[in-house]
Amino acid sequence: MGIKERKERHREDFKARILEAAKKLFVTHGYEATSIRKIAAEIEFSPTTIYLYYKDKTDIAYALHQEGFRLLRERFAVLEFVDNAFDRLKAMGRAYIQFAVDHPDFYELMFVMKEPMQYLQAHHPEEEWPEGERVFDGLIQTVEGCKAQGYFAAMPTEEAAMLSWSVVHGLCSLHITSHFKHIAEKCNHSISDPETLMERVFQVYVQVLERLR
Amino acid sequence: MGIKERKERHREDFKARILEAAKKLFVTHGYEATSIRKIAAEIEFSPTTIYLYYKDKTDIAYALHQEGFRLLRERFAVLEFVDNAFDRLKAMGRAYIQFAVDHPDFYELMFVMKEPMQYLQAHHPEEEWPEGERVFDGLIQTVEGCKAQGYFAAMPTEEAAMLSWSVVHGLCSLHITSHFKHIAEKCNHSISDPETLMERVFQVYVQVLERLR
DNA sequence: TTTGTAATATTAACAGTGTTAAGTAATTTT
DNA sequence: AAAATTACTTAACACTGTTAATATTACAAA
Repeated sequence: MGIKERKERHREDFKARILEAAKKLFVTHGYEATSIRKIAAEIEFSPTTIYLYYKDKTDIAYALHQEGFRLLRERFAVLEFVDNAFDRLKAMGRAYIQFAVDHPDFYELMFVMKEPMQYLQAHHPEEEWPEGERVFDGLIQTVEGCKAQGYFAAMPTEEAAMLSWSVVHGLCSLHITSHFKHIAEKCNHSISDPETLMERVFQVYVQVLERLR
Repeated sequence: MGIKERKERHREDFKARILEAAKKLFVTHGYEATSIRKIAAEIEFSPTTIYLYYKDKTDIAYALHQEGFRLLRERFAVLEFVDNAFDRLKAMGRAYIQFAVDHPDFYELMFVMKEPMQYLQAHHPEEEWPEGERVFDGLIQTVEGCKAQGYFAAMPTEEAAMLSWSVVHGLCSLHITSHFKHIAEKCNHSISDPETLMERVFQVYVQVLERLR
């Protein structure tokens, strides 16, 4: 019964082709502008064919969300070699911010938009967002390492990890929505662009943590 | 020539009526579900009539964004009477978080969605987001007060303010997108709901700042 | 009071969206 | 060869924001 397997493989190939087309449109024009019809046109199939492989548009959104997490984990991979936990925490923060700057559309899909998480909740209620947990576990371990070095003393690990996540996500989110741009222009040192401003704010966070030890 | 004034007043009344209908639909069904046609049906006018008073949908989005800032400033008003700057900073943070929890749709429109800021940039390029600046100025002053008390020592005021904003915005944003919910469930203390988790993370931030003095 | 004009509101339409039901063609199984 | 399954498409539904052309109304001047 190798036929069934071959068909299954073909099906997976087709899903990948659709996702590739979706990704191409998505990274160039954003999520909203990536319509089912345009994806279909890209792979030269009828729009309804998409629905034979993906349940609905949020299904595609979640697949792209997963793709985004693959990209993020790729960036985080090198951090394993940073032995000093606090250095690793700083590097993680900067890698996270840089990812958001380099791939704003992916970042939005992963951390700002509701669709992927809604899909997750609607169609896989038992699973608990594996992509997010994998990355968050890395952060937890790093924070634990920091605690061993004397940082975050007498503070709950998970809350400290979430604080660090909130800091960088807050920065990235406000940057992408161009809120920072509008605030930065008003500030005295209006020389600096939003990106270096983000870096400076992150530095302040690092400074704060350093004084904790 | 009081006629022109009366007409102008009527025009403003009508704009307010449209906005009221939009707000009603918006708070009950969210922004995406608030279509021009539904707003028109609500005030029993033709859909195209809306366009005589508002340029496009993002114009309405920005008007609601302003409405949201009025609500937020209302909540922040009482903070003026908190004399101790650090107490005020803590109260500001909690008021901000509570606002996001109580009015998630408004919060999204004000700090997550791109439409209002895009409208601002497209139609009023000279102005610099007055709503945001007013609130942010209050934060700046509070941070300056904290510095006088010894907090944020040797740290740039604006960056410290932005850090505090990023912390609470990160928390609110991750909460609204239900990212926290999915992470919280996995954590050991899965007893607590996302809201008390936010409070605990904010407490950690407060703790961190307290140790700085 | 009638008429002309300007303001205001409406209908119809365009170009698009996600999604589903029904139908067709090809392939595989009986 | 006939029947059944699979893969795909066409047509359609019910929406969306938005615009052009048209109708209605209100109001000032004759």
